[in-house]
Amino acid sequence: MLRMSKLADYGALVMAFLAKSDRMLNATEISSEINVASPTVAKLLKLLTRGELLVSHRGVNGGYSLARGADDISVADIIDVIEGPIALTECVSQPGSCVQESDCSLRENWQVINDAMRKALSEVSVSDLAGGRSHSVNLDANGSLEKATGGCC
Amino acid sequence: MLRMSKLADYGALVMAFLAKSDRMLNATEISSEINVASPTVAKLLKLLTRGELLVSHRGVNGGYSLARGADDISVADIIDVIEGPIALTECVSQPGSCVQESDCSLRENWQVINDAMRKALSEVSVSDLAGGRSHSVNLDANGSLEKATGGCC
DNA sequence: TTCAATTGGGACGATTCTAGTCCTGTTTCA
DNA sequence: TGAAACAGGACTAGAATCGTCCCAATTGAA
Repeated sequence: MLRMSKLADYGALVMAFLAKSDRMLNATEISSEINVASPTVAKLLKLLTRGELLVSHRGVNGGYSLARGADDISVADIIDVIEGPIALTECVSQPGSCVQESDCSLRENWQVINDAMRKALSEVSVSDLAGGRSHSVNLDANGSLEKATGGCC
Repeated sequence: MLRMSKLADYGALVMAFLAKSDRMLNATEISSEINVASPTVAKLLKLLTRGELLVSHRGVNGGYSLARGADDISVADIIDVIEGPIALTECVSQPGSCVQESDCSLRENWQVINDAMRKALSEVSVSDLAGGRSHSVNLDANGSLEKATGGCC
């Protein structure tokens, strides 16, 4: 179905929520706020921390906060960390795994499509998801991704 | 991993091969040419025919051929037929399925990302995959997908 | 008219992936 | 010192995918 995993979906939700709240939050708080089961959120937070998108603080009053500005974290970053590198086809991520071997005329084009997708995902930041920059992301007439000031939300 | 299914991958291979050969081919021939097991290819051909990307001819000397010009069939068409509509998140394809309900600030942005991905996939035709137009697909400096004459392959 | 070749459609099983849970260890601070 | 919170990994249940097989319907050639 060409769909992200739910984990990545929830991951975006977690990141957006942290961007909005702008203070350190622990796993329990985040879980109850975004309506996702607490062990699942805990798992996500660990992944996002290991991927250096979040920083964690142990101990009493510990929790998680964004590792850098919400503008500097893209949806592509989140997917990379949770699902691994974006790779539409196997041959893009694992050269040599395909029986078509050397003379596959498709592979180069898959790579291009892959790059275009990655670019689309890189254009949208956590800040956009959180709606924190008082604009929404729009697709202009040419199909390229642009930021439109004065959008909705 | 944000990956297409293998079936969709093989589907593109089948379509590209049919575009190259430019005559009617049966399932057995296609299977042996693209190195994919015959029952799998047969299944794919049925799907692609039902999706109106191929036309079939039964009986002796029957087979499959493209339903329309290779330029008029995009990678997005193939994915649509084999995997169903492209939907990065559940809320894009099934409104109302998400517990976040009404006030999800993310949904609108997912839709935009989804459209951008779909556009990237729509820009590449079966003809491009087959390399039949003596150019390859390139990504220009602005990230939009363009056809570059005089490319490789 | 008959028969072989070919597609059409659906059912089925094995494998793999995903989502979610739980347990134990480590760190921090009151 | 003890409670709160994160870190890491093992584990299970469920779902999706991949690939195969079977039989019916259709077509064209002998």
